[in-house]
Amino acid sequence: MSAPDYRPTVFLPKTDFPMKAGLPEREPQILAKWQAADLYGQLRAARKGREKFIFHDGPPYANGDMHIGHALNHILKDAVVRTQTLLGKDAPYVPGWDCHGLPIEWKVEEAYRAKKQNKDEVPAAQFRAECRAYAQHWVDVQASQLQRLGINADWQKPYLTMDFEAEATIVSELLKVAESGYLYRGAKPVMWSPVEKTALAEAEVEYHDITSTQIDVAFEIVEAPNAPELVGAHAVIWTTTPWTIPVNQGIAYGPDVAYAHCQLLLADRLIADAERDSVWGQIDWSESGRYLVADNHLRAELEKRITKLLGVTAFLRPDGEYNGRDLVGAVAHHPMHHLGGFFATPRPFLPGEFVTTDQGTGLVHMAPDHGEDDFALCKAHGINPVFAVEADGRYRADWLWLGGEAKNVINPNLNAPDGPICSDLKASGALLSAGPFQHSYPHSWRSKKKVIFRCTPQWFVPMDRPMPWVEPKSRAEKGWENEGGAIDPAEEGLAASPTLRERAMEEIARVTFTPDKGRNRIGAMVEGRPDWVLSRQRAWGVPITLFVDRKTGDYLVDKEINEKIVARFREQGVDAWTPEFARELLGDRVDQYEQVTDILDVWFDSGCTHAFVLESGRWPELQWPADLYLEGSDQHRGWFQSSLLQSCATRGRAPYNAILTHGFTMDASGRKMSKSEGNTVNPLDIMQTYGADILRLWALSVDFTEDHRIGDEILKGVADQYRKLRNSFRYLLGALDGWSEKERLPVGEIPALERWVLHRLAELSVELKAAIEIYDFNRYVSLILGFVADDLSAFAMDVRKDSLYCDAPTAPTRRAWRTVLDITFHALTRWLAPVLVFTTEEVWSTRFPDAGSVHLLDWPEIDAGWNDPALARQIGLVRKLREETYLKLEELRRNKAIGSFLEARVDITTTHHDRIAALTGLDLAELLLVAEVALVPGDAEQLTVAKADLAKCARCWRHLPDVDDETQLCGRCTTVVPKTEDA
RNA sequence: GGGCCGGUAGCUCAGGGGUUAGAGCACACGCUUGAUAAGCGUGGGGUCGAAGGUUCAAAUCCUUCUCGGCCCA
Repeated sequence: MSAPDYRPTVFLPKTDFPMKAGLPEREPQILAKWQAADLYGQLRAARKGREKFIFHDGPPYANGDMHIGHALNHILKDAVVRTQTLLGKDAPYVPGWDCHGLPIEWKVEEAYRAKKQNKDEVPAAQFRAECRAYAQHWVDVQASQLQRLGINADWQKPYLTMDFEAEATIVSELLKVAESGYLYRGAKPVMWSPVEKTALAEAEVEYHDITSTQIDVAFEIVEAPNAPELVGAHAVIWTTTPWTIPVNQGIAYGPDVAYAHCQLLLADRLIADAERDSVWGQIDWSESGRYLVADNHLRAELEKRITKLLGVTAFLRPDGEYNGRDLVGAVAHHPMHHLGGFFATPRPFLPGEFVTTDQGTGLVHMAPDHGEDDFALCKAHGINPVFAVEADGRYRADWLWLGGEAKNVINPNLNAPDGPICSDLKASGALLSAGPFQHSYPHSWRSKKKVIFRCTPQWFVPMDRPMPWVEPKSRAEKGWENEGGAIDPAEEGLAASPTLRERAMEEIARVTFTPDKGRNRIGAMVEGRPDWVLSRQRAWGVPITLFVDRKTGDYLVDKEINEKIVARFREQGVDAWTPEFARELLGDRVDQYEQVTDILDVWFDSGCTHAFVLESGRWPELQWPADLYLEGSDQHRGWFQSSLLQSCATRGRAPYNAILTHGFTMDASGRKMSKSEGNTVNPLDIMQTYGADILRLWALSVDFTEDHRIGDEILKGVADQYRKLRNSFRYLLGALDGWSEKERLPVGEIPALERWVLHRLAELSVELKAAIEIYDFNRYVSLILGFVADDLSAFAMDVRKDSLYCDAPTAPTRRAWRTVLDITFHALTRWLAPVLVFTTEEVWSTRFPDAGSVHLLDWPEIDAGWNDPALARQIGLVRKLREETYLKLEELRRNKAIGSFLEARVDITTTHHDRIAALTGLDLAELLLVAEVALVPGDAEQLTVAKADLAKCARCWRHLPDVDDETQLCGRCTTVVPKTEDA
């Protein structure tokens, strides 16, 4: 007899919420709704007066489309702000952009080149206007792309470093530093084009293979405290820039390099290598001086070069081994020593870690004017640049050697073996070799001519000068008070004014770093970094608004004038800095001062955003300092540091209390993305094919504190996770169809399984808050995912399908489950709102079309009292029993004895009588989704399964003893069906 | 070349001296056909980057190497 069709009497989930997400189409609609309703504004109003969480957005560079790094970075920022907001705090998000600087300048110039225009013929103000327009264009593009990502921020009023107000603030911050006397004008070797007479950035330089003249030059050793026998010998240096010899000021050695003292022997003729040993005795060798050179293959190469120059075979006969340390305190003479003056001063030997022995002689000539290593090493030993080479690449007219020489130092003839330098060196007996040498050398991209390193005046912030205007910290503040020994008042006094480096290091110790290794990284950098070079010789940026006294070299400190400068910048921006303005400010004194025309390092711009954005009052919802800065780990050298240094120099502390960093996104195989490799992943494409919520779920699922990957397989996996969440929401919506508050049951009246779900929610609530606390979004997401997949979908929802589908709508059992589903719904929509910003809104508005945005809601109300460890243990036992049972049932199923587990009977005998007691009162058949379970005490562990000998209810499909033969309904369903038909 | 950091299943991640290394997803097989382009179950899958060392015991601590990353040179 065929069963009646009871399907219409079953209460199946009902919802319009589609299984298929269609995010690429749906998301923009939701976004439009938010924009129309001013969700960000609503949120500010809703959270007004609450505890604040001040996040300060680091400015991306306004150049180009959003890439995967931007996407990750902003999703994380958005997640931080949204989770803090969810916790009830007032967490504003003011986005910003970095707008000045060379890359933009470069792009605008590129456009000029395309039109065959010369940048130098365009008025500076016009050029800057074009840079400004270019930056604004990309600000607008990126703003719309970031909004599409679902970033909830103050898009109506972002901050731009090129806002006149911002430019005024940057100037004001610079002048603050200047007024405390904490700027100095020093020098530093920069790439310099003698043709264009300008400094160049790395991006403006290209490398070409050229042939230079390589020379070996002998410097006579005149003092050697650790090895007196070296006096009279000659240190040999090798260089490919002969023109730097007239500016030599020392010799670097490697502290751990082995050197050989050699007697130079010259044969009476040229001997082929092959026959050298056989004819050795027949050669008439003459001694020709003693030389010091690295004791390895470099010695043989030097022999060859000398041989080549002299035309007779040279042999360097080793006669004593030395270590770099033997050269401590040694001094040599410059080959042009006899010229007197600059050339008469002794050339010291200096220990250089950079000295290598793979090329040259193991001894390096030092011209601090023309090399970075040279400059740093000499500076450390008190040797300063001499500025012998002028901007046009010629030696100063008053230079003792080659002064007034008409040729440019990049002129091959000047450097040639028969040129003036080599000739003079030869005449003084110092030239050991001179020949061609091929290598790659930097050239100006514009003129294609060689560039040189040349010291030019630059503005610096000193790292190690005391800052008297910054309060020293007491021992107590430093946390030293309990670290042994009594406090020595004298020591307190000595510690008076901290240096910028010291204060920055103290702040690094104080600030919270997530992950903590960030502290290590920025600490190592700040500890070892040189003074901060503030100046750039460019056009698109904030000028260094200083006047330098032409006589004393001091810069003018005049508060009144400075205030006028800042006020003018507020009106006109960077274009205010003109000679006319200088005259207006200085009046008759204008000729007494040089108006500085350098611009500021853009890192100083961004280092001031804390002042402009947090402190200025332009965004009254913000305040100084920030609770959090969040950027990629590359910003340890960038924004984190420039902000730290700027703020320590002006305010004596960091502008942030915590730093959160993320790693970089690699391709699917863990390699860095690059356009040339063609392995880039475009977030705009992902949003187009998967949707922003998928991209967000990806960003919040990976371990962002490390480098992490993205690729098709990974995104497919993320999309699968998304589908699980979406379907669970769909099921919740369907299960709660027609829910009314009258249905709600008090928590005290609901069954164990329902109370267990509440217990899990209570547990989760605590765990999720802990994850938010440490910004562990990966944990946050996987906790929710685990709950949804394992606890709800695979267990509770599966078990309660029967009640939901088949109980009478008025039945307390069904009402209890729906009560818990309602609570779960509210918890999950809120918890996932910071992650799946679009989907949760869609879910929320499906159930509550008129309730406003899900993103305005607070953390779900979850009673900590729901936490019930005893219940958790009890349900834990059930689930363990379930697992053991299903192992056996699967065998039964494989044998085709049963299909559905609902057909099965389970008999358990156990010696653990306490377990039986613990499970008393639970309907195990219901929880195991089988027909019947018998659990009895015994003297052995046994679990047997079999097909149950019970009839199947045609409505609820359970196998039960009370199924009516005629209607094929169980007792419960019998009571439900007529009621349904009545209704 | 230097500073800092990482490498656990096909994928995303737990575990940070102590049973037989786990979870979710993917995959295979099966059940269900009342979440159905869904749901449930079972299963296979790992030299914990490699090699040494410390220890009664190492994915975990140490050293070296290797691959990869960020920042410098």
